[in-house]
Amino acid sequence: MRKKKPSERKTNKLDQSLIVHAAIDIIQEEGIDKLTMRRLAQKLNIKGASLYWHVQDKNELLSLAAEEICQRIQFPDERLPWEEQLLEFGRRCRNTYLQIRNSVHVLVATPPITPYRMHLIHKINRLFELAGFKKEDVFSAGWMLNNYICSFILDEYRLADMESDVGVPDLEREFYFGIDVLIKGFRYKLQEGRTKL
Amino acid sequence: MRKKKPSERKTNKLDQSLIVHAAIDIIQEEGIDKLTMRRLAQKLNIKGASLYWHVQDKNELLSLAAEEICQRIQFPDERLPWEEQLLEFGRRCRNTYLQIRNSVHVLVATPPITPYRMHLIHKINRLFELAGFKKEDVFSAGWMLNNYICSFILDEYRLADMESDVGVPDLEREFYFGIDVLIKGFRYKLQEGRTKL
DNA sequence: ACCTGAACACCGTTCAAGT
DNA sequence: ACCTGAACACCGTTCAAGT
Repeated sequence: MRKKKPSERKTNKLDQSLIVHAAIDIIQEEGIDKLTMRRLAQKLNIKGASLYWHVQDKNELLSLAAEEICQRIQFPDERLPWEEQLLEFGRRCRNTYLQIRNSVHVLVATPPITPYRMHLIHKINRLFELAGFKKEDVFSAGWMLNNYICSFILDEYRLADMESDVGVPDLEREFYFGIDVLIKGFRYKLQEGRTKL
Repeated sequence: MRKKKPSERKTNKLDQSLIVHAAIDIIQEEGIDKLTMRRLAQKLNIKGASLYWHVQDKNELLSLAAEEICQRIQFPDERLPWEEQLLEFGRRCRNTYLQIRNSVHVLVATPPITPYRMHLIHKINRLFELAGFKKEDVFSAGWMLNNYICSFILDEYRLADMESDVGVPDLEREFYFGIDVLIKGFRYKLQEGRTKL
């Protein structure tokens, strides 16, 4: 995307937002493999090559989509105890990731360097800092949490497809089991750090 | 792959193993994106189309590679306490995943339905059963462990690339921090289950 | 039994040319 | 300012044809 003069920016923003939403729709309904520049253009009644006026390349498109998806995740009330914030954050992530089917595929395919995604990371880090984690562990803990949530939901997409097998577990229960394992593990680490002092 | 008479099997097995090893070499040295049927054929001094005599399609090739990779992971001594088995298992996974660079990309791209991979899953499940986990939690715990290890190593590949930033953390330490969080979280769940009885 | 050339139906991306 | 047709350099895969 070339830079725009302020006067152009509004319509352009609308165009980009339109494109991004169309892309998310395709991902949601047909899966990420089906999101091709030509298919997306078709949905917008233009030709594939035209997209490159609005967007630098497919990577930028995916990054915009990822940012859009994350913006639906509100960070919980920071006055709650950190355990409850974590639980609530997990719940909210899962909600939007399930609401926008296959959205996690977009997140793992793009680097978390867009504004709102970085904001969420910052909030999580602050949560662990305030909880009392050592500097080095703050990063690890946030990383673990994000990886747990994303990889769980990715598997949840797959398992939800094949409901044929009776052996499909209660995925909601499984999810919170894992969140709780993390919380209890983190709490242990916190106490371990304290008793050392 | 069509079925082979026993007399043919030996040479064929060798061919397939040759192909799979060449594929792993490409993944290791050039990344999984560079593994194309044509590039692989080139490395074997044949043409792309020829590969389809030895292998059904690219998916089968990746599954064979995944199985090959997993066979390098030995399950630890089962007489150790379950915490130590888990720690050792994590260490061994990380070793082979780092030794064969980008191997985790192969694992996450293929379903874990080949013999040795299922064997490893079975071993992990048995570990959690013997440790005293409830039936439903055995599955969740093994799942968490695998997802943690894989997503960590995937990020480790990326971070190890950009050593430019001084901010790259001590990845070995980070890894065992996470394993320990899981172990301590699991232990809590175990006690929780016991006190309820 | 094993390999090949040529083709098919796709990709992402570029770019001169249109309006 | 925005869109297009045509092309480029790729994919995975198939298949008749060679040896």
